[in-house]
Amino acid sequence: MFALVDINGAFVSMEYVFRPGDRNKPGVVLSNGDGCIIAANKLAKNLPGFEMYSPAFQMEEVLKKYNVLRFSPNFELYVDMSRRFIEELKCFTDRVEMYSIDEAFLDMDFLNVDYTEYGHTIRKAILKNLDLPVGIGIAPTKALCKVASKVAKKYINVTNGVFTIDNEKSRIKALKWLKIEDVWGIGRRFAKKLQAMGIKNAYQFTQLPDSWVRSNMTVVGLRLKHELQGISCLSLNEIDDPKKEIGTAKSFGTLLSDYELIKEATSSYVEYCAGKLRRQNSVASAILIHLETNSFRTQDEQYYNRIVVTLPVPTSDTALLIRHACDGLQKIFKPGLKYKRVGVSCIGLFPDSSIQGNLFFETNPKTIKLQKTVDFLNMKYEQGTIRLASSGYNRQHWESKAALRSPRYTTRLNEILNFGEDVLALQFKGKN
DNA sequence: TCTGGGGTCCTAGGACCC
DNA sequence: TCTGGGGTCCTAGGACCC
Repeated sequence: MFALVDINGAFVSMEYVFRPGDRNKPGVVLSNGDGCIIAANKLAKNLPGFEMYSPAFQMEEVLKKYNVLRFSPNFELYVDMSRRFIEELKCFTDRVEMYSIDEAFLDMDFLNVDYTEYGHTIRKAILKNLDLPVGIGIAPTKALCKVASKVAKKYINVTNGVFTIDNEKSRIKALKWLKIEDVWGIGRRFAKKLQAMGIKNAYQFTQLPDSWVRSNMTVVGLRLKHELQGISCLSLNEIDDPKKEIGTAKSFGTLLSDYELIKEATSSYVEYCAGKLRRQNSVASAILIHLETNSFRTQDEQYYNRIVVTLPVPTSDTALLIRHACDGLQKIFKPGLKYKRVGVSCIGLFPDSSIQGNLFFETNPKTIKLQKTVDFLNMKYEQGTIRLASSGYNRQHWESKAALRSPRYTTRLNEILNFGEDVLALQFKGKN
């Protein structure tokens, strides 16, 4: 048996931990540049006319009318809260898979407990210790956990946030209830295709012949079908595997035509990715750069291009990566256009312990030492304390604004929760 | 005016080997 | 006129996830 534990309205719930006075207000977290709604609490989701993932400007009326609280994304906070969430879960079983920033699978086998009851215990503990509401789905396969978790949330008054599928009757009932487009692993494309065939719910999907599923939806689809039938195909993955690619691509604050500014952004993204690369002890054998205009502005000339630059030798050295990334950028940059976004991605990653050398290119051991020193200083002080000049001094001209970002309460000493009304409210609730 | 970002996995088809 | 058979590796593109 597995359990899926996921945080309800995760990012908003995490924001509200530090704003207990606003607990009963609808709230949303916006994407980078305050563009789209990427998270909402239940109060917001239930508002008439509210649509998740829509651009904020289209929701302006609804957000204003109901005084919805808005937040710019604060990933530093979410990542730290997520870490605490996982730590908390490890108190209940040592077999935990962090599936995403707000979800984890637990192995419930070998636990001599009543599953549902245990689920409630976990739920209460997370609420008490982290102030985060979670839903829990328990079932013999991961895909069925996802189903159970949907039931748990939808019928919260009955389930109290925990639902278990442990017999054929509950499995079939739940699958018949779940719409095909809401099945984990069925995306927009296949949902449409299946609906056109008359497949409306998850149960009908499980009645399709294996051969059809295999040839139309690959082994991924077939695995899903079996999982929904109660045959476990996906095991618990406890090991935090190193990433196979590390990239970043962010929209600019305004549309840019100036090559130097785009180069500065590119350079700074590479610097960020290279840091992540080194932290997981990987090197990249190539770097991918892509550049694009704003496809929503149909009146503008559109352009999209990408280039893969192979490095002379696999590396995680910021300076080397930046140099090659900028070479690539130069090749795909077309003057006179209004650019929306540049992205870089380190690809072809493998452990830095097994670098294949290049007969014609020698790595200077000093650069490794230099890089380590830079990393150390940035860790000790603040990210960006030491950086390459090519990452520049004009951030304000390309970086998107995050005016509504809350303090990074748990990771920055100078942004720690202030002794103001919020704290008084916390004390009033008997917390400290 | 304003429309996110960071990932993974699978497959077909091309290029190549002996 | 007739032109093998058995493989591997790589990559772009499609599909999905949160």
